[in-house]
Amino acid sequence: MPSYHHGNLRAALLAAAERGLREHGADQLSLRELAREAGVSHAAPRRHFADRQALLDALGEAGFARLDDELRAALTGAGPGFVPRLHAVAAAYLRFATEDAALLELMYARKHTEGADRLVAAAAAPFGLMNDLIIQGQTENILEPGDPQRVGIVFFATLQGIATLINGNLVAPDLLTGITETAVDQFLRGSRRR
Amino acid sequence: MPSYHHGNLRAALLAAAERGLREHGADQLSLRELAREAGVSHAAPRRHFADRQALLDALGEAGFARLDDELRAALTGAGPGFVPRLHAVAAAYLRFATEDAALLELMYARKHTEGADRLVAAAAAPFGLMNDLIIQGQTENILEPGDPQRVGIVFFATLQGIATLINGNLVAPDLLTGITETAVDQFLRGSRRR
DNA sequence: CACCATTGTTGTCACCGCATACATTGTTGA
DNA sequence: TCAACAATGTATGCGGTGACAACAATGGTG
Repeated sequence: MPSYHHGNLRAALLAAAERGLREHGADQLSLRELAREAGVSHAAPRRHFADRQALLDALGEAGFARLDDELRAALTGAGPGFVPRLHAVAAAYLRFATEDAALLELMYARKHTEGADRLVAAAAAPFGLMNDLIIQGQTENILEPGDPQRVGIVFFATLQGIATLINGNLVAPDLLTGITETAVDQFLRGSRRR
Repeated sequence: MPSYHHGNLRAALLAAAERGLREHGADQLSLRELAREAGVSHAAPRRHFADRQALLDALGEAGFARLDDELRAALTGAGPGFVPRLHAVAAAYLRFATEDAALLELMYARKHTEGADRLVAAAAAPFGLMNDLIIQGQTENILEPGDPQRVGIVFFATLQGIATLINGNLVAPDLLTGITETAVDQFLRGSRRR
């Protein structure tokens, strides 16, 4: 016999929302449906999220946290060399992006509310990881000197753009590996000191 | 006294939808509101669009057509030199992308319906333009030999990724010019024959 | 001019988000 | 230990939506 207090409703709603997002996309996510899945009344979610958009923003924030985790895990497995680390980050990014396409869309959607500040703040971690990696390349004289923030943003943008084209059915998924390697190769031979 | 037959309802709905998209974003677009603006009953739009998603797909298709027009116009104004043409295309892409951020989201959203085939087909034109530009660069020995499709897709992805970061408030808009120039510079110096 | 296709209208249903008022339980401080 | 308050539920209401079905009006065609 379930009690009146769920006890962990916010987390349960987010978990259900991630499943729903994966299966049906963001447009089909509904607070009422999530409430039914969690076994509470339809108004209960509004005690944990100001509105539907706030729940979507929370999903996006969790997405950037998980992206950061996966990029760091990829770096750990790649060893100390800059070039293998760059390849590892690119591969991990695109794996995350193509496996969780609907979440990616949420993460990068235009932000309408002030409540999206936490989402934007969460993005700083993977951006910082990329920045640090560029600085490593420059310190080791593999990359030319230059503004690491700009260089890192361009590389990050390239990965995100590739994911968008693949997820949007504008580029065939079987081209992914080749395009990713072309992207890293172009990035390196363009920034590599001569 | 308006007649029973609107006479040009499909075009009127699309025009109203573009205005609504620009002002409020895709999420706030509603068939009933568009019908009211066009002065017809709420069910009339369904005579021209199978459902709401079909209208959104039509907007995306028009977006790719307009993007292609703007890229070609930029090329016309850039003269024959490959490098100025590349810069012109990059600038025109990002101008379009940042001025019509909501439309851009629609163009690149994940496609759920079979009806999105026309949208994907419409994307072929700007992709083809980019492909042709890469071939020009390779023919003139400014770019290294290589698969022009892959190279063009990576460059296209980079521009789209930059637009996504800017439009998603993940990168400050005032960084746009510098990042775009860095992107073109990295692209050239990476693919430029040495 | 009749018939058919196209394109409208009216009405309905089920769903939704959001808001308000009230109810139940958990926590805290005296 | 208990009262007060906060947190977190429920019930109800409202206005809007998308999609669908049945019917109506007009335009085009043979």
